[in-house]
Amino acid sequence: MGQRKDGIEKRRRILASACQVFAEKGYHAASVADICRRAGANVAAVNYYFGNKASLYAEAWQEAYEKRVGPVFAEADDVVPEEQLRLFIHSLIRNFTEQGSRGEFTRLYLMELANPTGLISNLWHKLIEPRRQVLLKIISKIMGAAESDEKVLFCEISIINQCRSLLTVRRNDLEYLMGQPLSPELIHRLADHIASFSLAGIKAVADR
Amino acid sequence: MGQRKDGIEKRRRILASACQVFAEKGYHAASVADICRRAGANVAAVNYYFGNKASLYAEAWQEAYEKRVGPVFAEADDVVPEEQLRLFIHSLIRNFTEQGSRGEFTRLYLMELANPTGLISNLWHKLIEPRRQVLLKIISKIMGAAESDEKVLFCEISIINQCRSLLTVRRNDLEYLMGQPLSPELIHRLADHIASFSLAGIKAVADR
DNA sequence: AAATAACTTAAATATCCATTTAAGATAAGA
DNA sequence: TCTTATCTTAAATGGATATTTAAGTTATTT
Repeated sequence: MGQRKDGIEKRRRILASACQVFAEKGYHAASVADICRRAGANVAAVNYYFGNKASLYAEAWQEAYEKRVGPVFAEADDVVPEEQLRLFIHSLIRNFTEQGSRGEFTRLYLMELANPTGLISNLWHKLIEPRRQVLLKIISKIMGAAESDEKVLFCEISIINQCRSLLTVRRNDLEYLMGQPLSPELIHRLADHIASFSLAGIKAVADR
Repeated sequence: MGQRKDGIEKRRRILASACQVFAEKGYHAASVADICRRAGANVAAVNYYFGNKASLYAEAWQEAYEKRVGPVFAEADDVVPEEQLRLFIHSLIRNFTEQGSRGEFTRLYLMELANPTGLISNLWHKLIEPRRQVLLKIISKIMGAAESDEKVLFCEISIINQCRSLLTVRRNDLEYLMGQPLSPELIHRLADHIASFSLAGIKAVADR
């Protein structure tokens, strides 16, 4: 009758392991067996606790979102929009490369962006959409245009896709292209570049 | 002893079909059975002619590259670098959306960029690397910097990743985000945006 | 025309994974 | 302590897909 504690613990471990693996490989490349191996659990446990892989994925998203420390993307209303954009981009990229729960969520987020599964459309709306608005608002302030303006949306696409480059960076042997290892310093310089590049881009597009 | 013509033909059809399917779905999502169905061939034919799926993929790449009409990316030495960049971006995006062999290769190219299989690393070096140099040269001319400069490489990443957004655009329900169907006009405007955005970005980064 | 290499095919096999089953172990409440 | 719901596990099942087999068929050469 009573709820056993060891089960709770195992469920927690599977969920944590799922966050890791999904964030590393994306939904399709991740296997339930792999997730369970890392959690020290049997594959049937996934069925028992979560029903199936798709539900596990959705719950992992929820979990990663709730477990993350602090805001996903920096928001700062007390500085000029230009600086807000720079902070936003830096925080997104820093989070991505970070170990632990915040990095996990950011990678999960970019993975879904790169290869949408469609399995979390409800969560997407709840968790991501509000955050999109932050970026859209910053862009529209810099441009002096309405948030719904096509120009603003195009700029959002430009920025997000530049940041997304970090996802394939490893496999895509950017390291080889760059001729140097993907150090934290390099990533920081890349974030800096994206911020400058994009700021100028937004202003140029605004003037047309 | 003698070489029969009907086999050559069937091989050709399988290859053509493979180009189509791989360009549409990417390596993993494409199935050998699907490719053969479209070619009116039996699955064993793939084994007979190409050995396996991976080799078929590599040969399809080679084929798509050779079959494409005209240059992959526009090159024009008789205009200022700024205009060259605009032409380059427009041709990349136009090719992508085009029917036929050129569109096929461009999609294959962006697919591999988005989800690298690592199966064509040798071809990649042979086919793509020279084309990369075109873009790098244009950027370095606009910036007035050496082609090997980190700034130039960063700008290349920014541009290529913006163009890559077209790949996920459909699944990523950009249509929903944009509130309108993904018409040729919209795509053209997006190409225009990327060109303007990037040109300003390059110049800003050059000045730092 | 006979021989044989070149091609074609249907069916078998193998592999990988998610999912399910069914039986066994354990903690909590009576 | 005994019962029972709660977990846990190994093994079975099933579906999808790549790969191989082996037995055809056909074109080309001699």
